[in-house]
Amino acid sequence: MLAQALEQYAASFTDEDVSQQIKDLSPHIERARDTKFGDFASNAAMMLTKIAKQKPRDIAESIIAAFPENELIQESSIAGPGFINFRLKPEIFQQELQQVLNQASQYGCQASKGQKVLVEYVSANPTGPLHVGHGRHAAYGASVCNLLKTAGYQVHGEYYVNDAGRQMQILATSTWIRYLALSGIELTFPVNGYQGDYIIEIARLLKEKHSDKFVFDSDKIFSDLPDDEKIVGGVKTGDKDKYIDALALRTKELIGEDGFQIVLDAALDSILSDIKDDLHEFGVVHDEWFSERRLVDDGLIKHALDKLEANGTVYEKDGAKWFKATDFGDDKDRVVVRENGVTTYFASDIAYHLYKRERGNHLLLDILGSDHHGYIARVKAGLEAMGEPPESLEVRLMQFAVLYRGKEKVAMTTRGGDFVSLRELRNEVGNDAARLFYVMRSNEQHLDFDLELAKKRDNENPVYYLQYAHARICRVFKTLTEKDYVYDESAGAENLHLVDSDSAYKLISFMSRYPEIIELSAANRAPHTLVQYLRDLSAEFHSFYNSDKVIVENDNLRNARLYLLKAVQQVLQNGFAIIGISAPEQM
RNA sequence: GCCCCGAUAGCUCAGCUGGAUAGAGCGUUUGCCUCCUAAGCGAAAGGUCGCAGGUUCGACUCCUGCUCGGGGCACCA
Repeated sequence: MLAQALEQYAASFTDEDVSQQIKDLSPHIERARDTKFGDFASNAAMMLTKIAKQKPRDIAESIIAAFPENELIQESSIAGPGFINFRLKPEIFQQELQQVLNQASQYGCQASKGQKVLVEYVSANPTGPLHVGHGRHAAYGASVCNLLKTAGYQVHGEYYVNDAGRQMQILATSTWIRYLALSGIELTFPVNGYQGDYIIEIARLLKEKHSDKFVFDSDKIFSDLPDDEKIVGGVKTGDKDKYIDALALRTKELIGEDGFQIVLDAALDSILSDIKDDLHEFGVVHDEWFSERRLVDDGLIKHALDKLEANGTVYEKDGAKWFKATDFGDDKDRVVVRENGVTTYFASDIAYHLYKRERGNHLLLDILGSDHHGYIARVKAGLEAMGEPPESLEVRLMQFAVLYRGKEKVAMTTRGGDFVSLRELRNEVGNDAARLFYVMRSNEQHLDFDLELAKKRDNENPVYYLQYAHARICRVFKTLTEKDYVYDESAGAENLHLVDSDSAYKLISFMSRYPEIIELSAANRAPHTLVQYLRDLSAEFHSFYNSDKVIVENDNLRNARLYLLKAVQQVLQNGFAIIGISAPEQM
């Protein structure tokens, strides 16, 4: 429409060059910033000032004059420096309202984009319970998955389980040491071991099941080991890494590979099932838990390395095999096979990402901690070297969540065992508040999570504002029944033209933006945009609620207003479902 | 040294990929319940958008250089 008007305007110039330039422009039509300007606005006139060498307001007038008659637009006007504002006919909004109720929970869903996206998120090492930092990943990842699904992508959420490698050795060793302590063996716990109480609990179960099967004298255990790290008078001695590795080796010698595996699996199974329960209770459900062991067992690492070698991107140096990452934009080359013949974590990583691609995913979306930013360049380099487009990997980095109790920073280290778990947080503030708090901020923003504040059950907590809007609507319908009225939906639909107050118009207009917000927020992987929208929608509703009484004598007006409330309720529910918070009927 | 993220109201943060008078919550001042839940609504005060240049009809937004904060730069995972 605007394009037609522009063409006519362009034709009014005798100079061919100028009119061609005008035709080439693609001006934006966007939502007006404020409803007092209209519903949509275009900056076309301002873009033309230079080419046409006229004042923007004059250009705007010419464009409007050239505007074709149509059934959508009520009126158009010029404002400010030269914006062309359009006001839609009210029927357009009434139709949108009917869309909401017809499509119900599907309202806002976009047509299939025919794209498969694999979203990997949380993927915390299974060496202990999830803490508040993981909670942010879980809430964000789950919301992004929901957003992408709604926006028409085929989404597969995945948790990568690091169940191979050194951390697992340390976990098994830590468990064994706790088991020994329960068996009356005197010892000091390794500095680099996992010190949390949950390990003691696992050790207790192990002891119940296997009794003294894995008990040995402390002489046998601790003789000839390197010194553990110690700080005496401010001077550090020993090496915690060497010590724990030696201790792990000793553990294997004594209890055997099989025994070691029993201990490891006991710890792993216990921790993993705890993590699964925790996430499940939090409403975060991964479609798949991908075990790192599969990369070895199914030959996926070998497959990836073969591909790299086949493309001539691997060389040997100092007895190790290196990938020429520098040829693909990384700042240094990366070891894939160590001098001792063991493949590196990086090798697993690219093998995993290659496998994700081979499963037919168009886009690999990784949600990682900001401390992982160094991996992006090298994994992309790996993908490219294996013949996959580097843009197929998109990484969203999550800035740290710092926990406060009032003004006091809470220390969080998995090793030390002094941390607040996700489960504790959920118990304190509730799932809804936790889910909302986590995604309220952009992922690129540091999150200060104040427990004291989040615990407060008053209006400082934004979750109540949103839920209250929903509960209020539910209450209206209850009151309606108490007053012996019956809601007539078709009467409501037919009389929507009666809902014409200023606040109703703003509410309806704002509500009709929902599909656009879904699209925008999915494109930016930004659930906080949706949260912001839901908050504003709630505000528009509360404002309407205060100015227009819904349950009135007039049947047609009452039904029409109820119709509007139904629609608002539906949009709130749809939005809440994406964020993962409940829609309570009363508060 | 190099790389990533941030800096916007007293506090915590948005700002829709360059547009109109830079917004919201909390806090402060204040008005509104004989009427569907006051966990609400209305009004007011509060700003050199970290600093300095540049591009543009137009910059919080893009570019360059600084300053300050957070994080990262392994034959660890």
